[in-house]
Amino acid sequence: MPTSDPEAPVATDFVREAVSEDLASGRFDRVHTRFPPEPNAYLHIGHAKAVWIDYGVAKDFGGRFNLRFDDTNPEKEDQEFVDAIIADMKWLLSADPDVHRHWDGQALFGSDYFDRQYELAQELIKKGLAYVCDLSPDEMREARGTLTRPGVDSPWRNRSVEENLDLFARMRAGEFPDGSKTLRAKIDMASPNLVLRDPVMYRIRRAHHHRQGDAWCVYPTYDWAHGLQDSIEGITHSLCTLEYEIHRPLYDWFLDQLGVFHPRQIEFARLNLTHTVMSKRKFVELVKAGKVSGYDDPRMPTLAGLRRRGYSPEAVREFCRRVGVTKAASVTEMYQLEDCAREDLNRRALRVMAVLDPLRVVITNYDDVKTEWVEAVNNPEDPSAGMRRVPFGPVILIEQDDFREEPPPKYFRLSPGTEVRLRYAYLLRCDEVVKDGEGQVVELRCTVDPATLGANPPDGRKVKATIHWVVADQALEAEARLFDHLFSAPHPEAEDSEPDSGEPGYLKHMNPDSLRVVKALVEPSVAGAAPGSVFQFERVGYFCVDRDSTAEKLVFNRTVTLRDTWAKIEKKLS
RNA sequence: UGGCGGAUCGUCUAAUGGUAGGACACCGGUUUUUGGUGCCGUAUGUCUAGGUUCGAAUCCUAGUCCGCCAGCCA
Repeated sequence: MPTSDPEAPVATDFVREAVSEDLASGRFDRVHTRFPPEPNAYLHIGHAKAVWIDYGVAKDFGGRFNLRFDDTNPEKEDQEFVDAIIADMKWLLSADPDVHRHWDGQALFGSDYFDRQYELAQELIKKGLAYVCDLSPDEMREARGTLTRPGVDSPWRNRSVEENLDLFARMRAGEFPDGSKTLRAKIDMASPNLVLRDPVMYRIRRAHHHRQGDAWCVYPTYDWAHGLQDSIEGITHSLCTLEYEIHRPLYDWFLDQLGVFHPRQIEFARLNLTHTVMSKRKFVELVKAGKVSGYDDPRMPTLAGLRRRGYSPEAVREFCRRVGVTKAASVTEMYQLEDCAREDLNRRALRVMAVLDPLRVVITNYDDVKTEWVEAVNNPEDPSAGMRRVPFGPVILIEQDDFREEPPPKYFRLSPGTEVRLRYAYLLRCDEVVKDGEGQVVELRCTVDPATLGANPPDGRKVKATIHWVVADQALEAEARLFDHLFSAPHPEAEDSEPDSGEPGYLKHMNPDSLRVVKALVEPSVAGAAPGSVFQFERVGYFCVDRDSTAEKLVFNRTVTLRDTWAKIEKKLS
């Protein structure tokens, strides 16, 4: 069995089963897949699923993989997207160390086959299987019929081969205005499958193409172009999402009539995620309305957004593995994705201490000129990450939430008269609470037990909580961007259009707290961390350094919080 | 009311006529100088109704519900 890694169990899903059968039956003697994005938008997590199916099948069967841009509509496409998609693809597939065995890292372009395609269109005309049609868009829609009513033949359907050849050549030569004529396949206007009711193959559009420039004024439609692109590249398995299922008869028809190499199209269900939206159109609306800062806003489900949020390509790959491959329409819970981030970051993130909501603690029995350094573990999951030293001193900052003047039941942290462990340092007892004029707690006066530095107390007493801290005079001031779900409703798209106002209905479900910007006080060891570096702020969450960081001020994005058992307990109590 | 496709724990999925299993979420326990991680455990599911069979999630029949299709978008 030609698997790239014989040790790995071959994943079983209906696509891979079909591919196995094709190899066993001799229908194909190799496997070659492709991912065919249109360069008109940024890639999102749904595309990542498709890429990992397309690429993953090629990899599992020891085959090849192409990235091919489906660039047949110059009015929507742009070089900006080509560049962004290539960058995203390289990032995504870098999760496979063997990627070079299956993908050469290059991009192909459907538009490079325009000449060959034009010739094949002429072949179809010569066979009497395509004709030039003068119907306007409105007339064509009317003649197409409906779901329950058959269409009627175009009055131009029976032009002679010679006339069609001549007209088609003149269409290409630019003799007719935009939209005035089309080349259509002659199939069946009464077909119950609307896709087969004489579909348009070419339309006239004088638009500047991002690669072809102004060389063409006729552009092929998806159905006519896609199968041919696959065929020309020797693709064996053309994997796509379910909405193309009804196009498969047309995909097959073109290839059969032409008698060219015939790939097999197989369709799978696209990815949907709760608490977000997943369409180009909605991305554009969110960006244009200023609801997010751009396509790489860390709250967006784009690959650029996920990357900036702190997701590694490995975490995205694991997510795609977990959601599987089926034909059932589904909506995956966002928690699935978040768990993949936690699992990945737990393994790789360096631990540091940072306080997001500080409360000043003065240690009254600690020599106020003394700074000592305590030893801290960089990553308990990875001993090779080593140790570091963290400064400790007489005035520290702890998290407001780690102190309660009146502790609720089961609260193990600091309160008047109780004792907690300061991570990597001493046991700390709260002796006195200092308040301002409004009664707000502004400072704690505490004492440490000198016998407990990195050791349990000699008398054997236990504390139930360990809290994090930073030294007041050496902490780095940073910005922390705390992200949450973009939408508070799990299924914002369920309520799409708002009849009364012009605003799309799903916007009503946006989470007003999807971004909170706070000041963070971080231990000095993170000074100079490069953008993209990932950390766990102990007991708080996973953070990565944003590209907005400067030498003067670090900016952190919260990728995901840590699981918070106490928050659950407290929620139940209230 | 045309055609195509789909339906298994709350969610995503496995089981291809032979013990309905896993992951996430949830709940409980345990370990822990992160209320993190790890480990253990509880609970929850075959759309419905018939049929075939020693035995059905799986095969058959009828129904129900869901998704997609009427761009010169992809």
